[in-house]
Amino acid sequence: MDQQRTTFSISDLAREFHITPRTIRFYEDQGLLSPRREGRTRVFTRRDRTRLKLALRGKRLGFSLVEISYLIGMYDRAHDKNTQLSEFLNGLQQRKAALLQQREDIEAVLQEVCNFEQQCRQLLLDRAASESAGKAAIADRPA
Amino acid sequence: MDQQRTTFSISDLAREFHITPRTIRFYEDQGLLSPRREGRTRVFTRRDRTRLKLALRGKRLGFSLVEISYLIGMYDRAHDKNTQLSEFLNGLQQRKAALLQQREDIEAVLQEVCNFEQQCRQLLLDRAASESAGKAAIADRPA
DNA sequence: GGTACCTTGACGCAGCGTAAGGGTAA
DNA sequence: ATTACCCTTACGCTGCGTCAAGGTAC
Repeated sequence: MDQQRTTFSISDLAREFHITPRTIRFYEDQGLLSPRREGRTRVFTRRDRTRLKLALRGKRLGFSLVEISYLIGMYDRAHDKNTQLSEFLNGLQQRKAALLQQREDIEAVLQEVCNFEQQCRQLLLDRAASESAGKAAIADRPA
Repeated sequence: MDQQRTTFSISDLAREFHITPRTIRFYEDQGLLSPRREGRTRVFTRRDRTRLKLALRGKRLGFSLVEISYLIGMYDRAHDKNTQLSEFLNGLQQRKAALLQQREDIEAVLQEVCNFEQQCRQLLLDRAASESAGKAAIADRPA
């Protein structure tokens, strides 16, 4: 819980977020992260860590790295009062719509998963039952 | 609605499931589908169509093609061992967890988006106000 | 002779995984 | 000398998209 540290090694972050160093290097390669160097070794700041966290969330949400890069850029610039706020607002609106849509999709898929699960459990139960019933089978009905 | 047909062309299926013929050929290549040929042309049966449907569902659930192939195989062989079914259930559990996580992520991001929106609107209002108020600024407080 | 299908290559891209080979610090 | 990190380079895999170049049916 000592997240009050100010710098992190590559494997610190890898461990924390359950990813490999390779992934982090790849993200740097793609411009999502830009840690400073001490010699050749990467040194990550809290800001880097935040960006990584945002990136991983973006991934879980199904965004591509390019999109993520754009979103994080927006996020950054939101704190920078000199850029165009209304443009940012526009982007937000679009994203919001997409997110709402996605939330619905997920709800639907979750439903599917649960249905499948139910079916499977039922199958297992049926089998257990017919096994313990020996030859006096109740039903020969598979799903 | 005349799904009572017995055979389908590649683009029939492509249209029906909103995918490209390329995808279908790829799935054949991976052993998920095995349509018969009439000359060189592929002819798909209802069974192929069902397998394709299952495959696409698997994809929506986040399974890889290899996993899907395995699952469909299981599904076909209705007389498989309970252990396999349990394995399947296991996979489902993992997927479910991922989806739940995703749902949380979306909720969080939506919250953030809304907050940002609020802040932005406020900032815009403040600016408009301080502009019309000339030098007598109300506050120098950004978000 | 269009056009509307079908076919088989084959290359391209994203997002990493996975060595290979080598340096550094305790 | 071993362990435990760090680095770069580079090829491999998945799941297709996207031409290219050509055949067949009306």
